[in-house]
Amino acid sequence: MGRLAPVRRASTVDLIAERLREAVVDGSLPPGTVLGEAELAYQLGVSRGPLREAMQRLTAEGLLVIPRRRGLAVRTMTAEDVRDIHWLRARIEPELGRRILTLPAAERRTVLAELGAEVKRMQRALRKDDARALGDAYLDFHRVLAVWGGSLRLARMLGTLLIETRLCTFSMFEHFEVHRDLVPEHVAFVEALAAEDGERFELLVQAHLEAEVRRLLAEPEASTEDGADRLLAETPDEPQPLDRLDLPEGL
Amino acid sequence: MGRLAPVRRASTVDLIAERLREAVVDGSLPPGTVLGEAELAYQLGVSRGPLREAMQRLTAEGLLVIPRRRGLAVRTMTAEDVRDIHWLRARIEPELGRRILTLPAAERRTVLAELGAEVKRMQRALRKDDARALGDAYLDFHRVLAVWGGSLRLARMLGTLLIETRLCTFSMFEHFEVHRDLVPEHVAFVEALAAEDGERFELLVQAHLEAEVRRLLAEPEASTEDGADRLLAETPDEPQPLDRLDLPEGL
DNA sequence: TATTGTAAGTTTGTCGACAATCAGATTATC
DNA sequence: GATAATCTGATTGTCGACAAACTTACAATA
Repeated sequence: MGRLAPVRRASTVDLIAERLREAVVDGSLPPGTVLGEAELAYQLGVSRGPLREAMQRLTAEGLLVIPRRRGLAVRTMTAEDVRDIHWLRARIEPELGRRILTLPAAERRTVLAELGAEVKRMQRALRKDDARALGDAYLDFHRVLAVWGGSLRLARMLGTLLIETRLCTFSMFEHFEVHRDLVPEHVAFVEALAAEDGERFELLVQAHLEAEVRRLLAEPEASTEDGADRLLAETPDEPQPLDRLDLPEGL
Repeated sequence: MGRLAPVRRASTVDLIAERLREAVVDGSLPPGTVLGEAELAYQLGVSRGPLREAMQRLTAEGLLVIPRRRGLAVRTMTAEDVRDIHWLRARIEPELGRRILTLPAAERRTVLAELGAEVKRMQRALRKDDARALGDAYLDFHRVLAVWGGSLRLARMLGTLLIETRLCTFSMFEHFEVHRDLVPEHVAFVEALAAEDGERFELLVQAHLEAEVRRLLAEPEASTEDGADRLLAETPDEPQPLDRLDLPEGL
C-alpha cells in the first residue's frame, strides 16, 4: 500500500523564517536594512519571541546579522563574499550535475523537463523585459539542481548560496538588470546535461559563474555612489562593517 | 597605526549554543536524547527564551531536532546521513588542501606545523589508549584545514560536518573505539601536503573517508541491539523517525 | 572649535505566566 | 482480549513586562 507522507505543520517560527527569506529574496528587505524587533513583530502579527527565534535561524544561514542592541540587519555582501559564494557554487553545481547524470533514465528525464521549464520561464521574462521574473526563474533553475542532486546537505547549502547570490545583486546594484546572456547560457546547460556531458556542463557553469563575478564586481554605474560606498565596505579601514559582526560563531 | 580588532562580547545565545555544541561533541548529550526545555534551561542557568533561540540555531546547523511539543532531541544519524556526510567531506577536504597549497610559503609552514601538532596529539592519545582524546585531536586536525582553507562558508560547512561526524560515531556505536589506522593515515596526509602533492592528498583523504564509512556502517557489535535499532531507523517503514522531522525547512 | 562629559530616550535582553495542545494512562465497549 | 474513547497531567508555544544597556543629542570646557 502507498505510504502516506507524514503531515508536517509548519510552526510559527518556520512561517516567520520563510516570510523573512522571501522578503530578502524579493528585495523588500534590501541589504543593510536595519529593523526594530517590535516594529517587525507587529508587521508580521506575532510577538517578539518567535520572531527572535526565526532571526537566529536566518543568522545561522548567514542572511541576517544581529548587531548588538540594534535589532536585525540584512547582510550586506562584500566583494569577498561575492567571490566566495560564486567560487563555492562553481564547485557544487557541477558536482550536482554529475550526480544527476548517474540517476536512472526516467528521473533524468524529469530533471531535464523541469530545467527546460525554468529556461522557458526565463525566456518569457526576457521577452517582457521583466528583470525580476528573470531572476526568479534563474534561482529556481538552480534550485532544481539542488533538489535532484541527491545530497540533503549539499542541497541545503546551495539553497542558501542562491539566496546569498541574490543578496549579492542587491548589494552591488540598486536595481535588477536584465542581462540577455543568461538565457543562452542556461540553454547550453540543459543541452550539456541532455548530452550526458558532465565535463562540458562543468565548464559552462564555471564560465557562467566567473562571468557573474566579473559583472557584479565591475565598477557599478557611476550614478549610484551608494554602490561605491558598499564596495568600499570591504576595505580594512572601516570601523568594522556591521556585516561581519557575528560570523565567526559558526565555526 | 595598528588597527585594533573590535571587541566581540558573546551574547547569551552564543554561549548557550556553544555549550550545547560542546555537549553534543563530548557525548554528554548522545544522539536521541530528548530534553525538556524547562529542565535544560534550569541546568544552564538561563530562562527558556534564550535557550529556545539557541535551539533554533543548532537546528539550522542540523545538530538538533525539535519534535513538536517534545522539547529538543539530539539528532540521530542514519546510514544515509553517514554516507552523505562523508561523501561531502570527501569533496570538501581535498579542495581545502588544494587551496592551502596555494598559500604563501610562510603560511603553508604554519599550517603544516599546526597539522603536525594535532598528529602528535593523536599519537599521544593512542599511546594512552584514550579514544576520547584521539577523537578530539582528529576533529581538531580537520578543523585546521577548515580554518586555513580560505573560504568562510566552506569552513563553516566543514565545521558542522565534523560535529555531525562525531554524531555518526555516537549514533552507530555505544562508545568510542580506538582505531590504530588513524595516526598513520594522518601522518600520510601531512606528508602529502608537505610534498605539495594535492592529488595524493585527495586520494588519501578519500580513501580514509571511505574506510570510515565502511567502519561506521559495518554491523555494530551484536551486543548493542540498540545500535541495530538505529540502523533500522532509516528503513522506510518507520513511522517517521524523530530525526528528520523538520529538515526540509532548510531549502 | 573640537572634544569630553552628561543625560535622556529608545531598544534590546531576559524573565515569568497563561492557555492551548499533546502524550500517556485509564476506562469502557465490542 | 483487543480496540476505541476519554480524561488527566505535563509541556510547549506564545505573550506581556521590566530592567539594563546602548545610542544619540546636548551642554560644558579647554
